[in-house]
Amino acid sequence: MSEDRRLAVLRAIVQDYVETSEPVGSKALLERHRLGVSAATVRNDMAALEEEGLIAAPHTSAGRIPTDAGYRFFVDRLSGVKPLSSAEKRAIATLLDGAIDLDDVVDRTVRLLASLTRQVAVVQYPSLTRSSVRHIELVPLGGTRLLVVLITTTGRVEQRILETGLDLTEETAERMLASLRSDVNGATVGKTLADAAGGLGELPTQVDPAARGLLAAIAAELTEVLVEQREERVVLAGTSNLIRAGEDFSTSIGPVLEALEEHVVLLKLLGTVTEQGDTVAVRIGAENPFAGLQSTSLVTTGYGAGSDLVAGLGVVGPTRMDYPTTMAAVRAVATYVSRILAD
Amino acid sequence: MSEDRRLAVLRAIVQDYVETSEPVGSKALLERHRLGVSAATVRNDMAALEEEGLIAAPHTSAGRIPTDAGYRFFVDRLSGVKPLSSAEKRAIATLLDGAIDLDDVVDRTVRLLASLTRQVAVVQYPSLTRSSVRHIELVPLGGTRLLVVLITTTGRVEQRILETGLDLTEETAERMLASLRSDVNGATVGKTLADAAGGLGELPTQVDPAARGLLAAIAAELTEVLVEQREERVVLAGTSNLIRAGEDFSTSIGPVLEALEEHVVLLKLLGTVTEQGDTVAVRIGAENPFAGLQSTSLVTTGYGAGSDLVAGLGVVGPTRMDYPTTMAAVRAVATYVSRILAD
DNA sequence: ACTGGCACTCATGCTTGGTGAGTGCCAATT
DNA sequence: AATTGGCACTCACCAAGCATGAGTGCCAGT
Repeated sequence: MSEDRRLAVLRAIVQDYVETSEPVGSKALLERHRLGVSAATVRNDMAALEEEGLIAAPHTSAGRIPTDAGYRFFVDRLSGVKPLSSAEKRAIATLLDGAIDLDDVVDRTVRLLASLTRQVAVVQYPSLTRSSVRHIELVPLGGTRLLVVLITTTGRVEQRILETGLDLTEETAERMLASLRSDVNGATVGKTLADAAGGLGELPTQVDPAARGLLAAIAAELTEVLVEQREERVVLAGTSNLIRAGEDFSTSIGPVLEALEEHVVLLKLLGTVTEQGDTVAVRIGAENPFAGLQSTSLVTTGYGAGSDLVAGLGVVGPTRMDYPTTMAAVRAVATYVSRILAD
Repeated sequence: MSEDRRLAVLRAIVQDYVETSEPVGSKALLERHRLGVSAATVRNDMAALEEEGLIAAPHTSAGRIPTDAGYRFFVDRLSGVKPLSSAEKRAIATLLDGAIDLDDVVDRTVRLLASLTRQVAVVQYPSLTRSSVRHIELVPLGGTRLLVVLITTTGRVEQRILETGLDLTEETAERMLASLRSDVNGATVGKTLADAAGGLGELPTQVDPAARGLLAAIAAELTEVLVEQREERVVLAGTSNLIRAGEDFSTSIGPVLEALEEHVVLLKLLGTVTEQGDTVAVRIGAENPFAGLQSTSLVTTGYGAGSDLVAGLGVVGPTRMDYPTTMAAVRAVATYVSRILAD
């Protein structure tokens, strides 16, 4: 029994099932692929593949469909890289080139990815953790409140309103703010956010004692923003594509939609991927740790300006998915948007 | 034939149909409502109501269901205000009180509204148009680029990066920026955004000629932000509630999901409502101008700090909806979130 | 190791007939 | 004139029965 042919059969099953969304039988396989053997032989191969847990039959005397393990094998060993058409490449380039600011880039990216893959696209805003401080601005708001604005190298702006308890309209307060402004910037600009938080922790002992209380409060507030990175956001598009693929989910699509609303979950999924280089990661079905997404597959990768990967992006769809095409699209979009972000 | 009883029948039909989601017949009606008449009489009334276009039968010999016009009549004339339970009120208050900044307020609000109504909630970020300028900050970004930060009275921060073409690290540039900073703020702070844009238009003639070109560029950029209000954002929650109500939509829920992704459309729908005071507006089925939403109903209202209404919020669900409860929830949430925003 | 043949399984789709909720209409009653 | 009981009729819904055919597993032959 030829090992090679058995894998060819697996590949053929995956391809046909993805295309037709119907269990594929031995005869149908022969019509669409030149395997050079008879139906009976294919049946033997199928029985072996089923034994190995790579395919399964929904019921007696129906065709076979790939299992999660089957898709995994296909993705790892059987699928080549499918290049994008040049029309698609051009569409990506022109669409993203028209973006006018960071929000727009993210918005266009997520819509592009959704329409390209015809699935649900997820794009994480460039994350704070790997970016660094470009500037920190302190703006008195009229009363006793102070607006702290943090600007990162990725162009992201975070703001925070701080109750100081001091009357900031007084002249002494203005002078104090001016010196604070330069001190804080001196201690943070250019550092990664984590380092900057550390740098702020050492500042209080070096400055005018009169401003110490205020500075401590600002430092605490900044540290919170820097370390907590609570502000991470994700954007979705193409949710309606779930409907089209509705019957592919073993369960209803309700739980899937619910899971997609839990942005924290999505962030976690996108977060792990940014740590492992620029490869495209695929999570298939039950490989996924989150209950609502166990009948879906995720195709994700990292993106960002320069060599630093600062965020993740990807799509989620049914396990019955055209992995080569989807992976190519995800990779291409990530590459282009990274280029755009690098200015 | 008693006009009053006929309307009582309509009310009963709406209530029963909303509860059971099944066409209601004359006999079933009698079992659940004390109308004091016989089934035959109810049938006559039903025939009359059908004649008037307020109810319809999905097919011969099934019960009746309300038409859009029937719901409209019910909302306008037959439904009392249903007060929230005190437990619900407390839940609203405690949840929203815990919010730490504007993003968090919006996020909590939309989730709250979704879980309260068990429908899709839509919350618009406080809009720029009706708020006014609190502060404008100019921050050089190291090279020739300048970051313009706009802070509004509603606590919103808008940023914009500007290519000046000048080397901003030079000392003369720094002085120029300082004077620009005070000029721009002097011309805009406290004004509504529209007025501020106008004020900026007049500035260029009053300042140091050397800075004129730069100021013009800044003014143009600001004007664009102020007037275009392109940045308006909406946030959704509870999309999975659409599934539960899936069969209520004449069409599939696909088009509905698509429409919900068109944030521009949602903004338009929320926008018109902010102009007509703090009443709760209801759009029923085909009353809605947008194709994808013609089998849904929208319940919306305005909210915002103080007497100015600065944004809209609401829910979208099937026309078969518990209007009194939903309207009460929308109104209550709007009231509370407005109170929170007023600080 | 592969192939052809064959009996068997079982989901799917169609038809059929029965059931019951619900209607419309009419003549009788108040 | 409004209301009511009665009655024939309609039609969606369900369950059962039946045919179909795709697909399988297995075995004996090459």
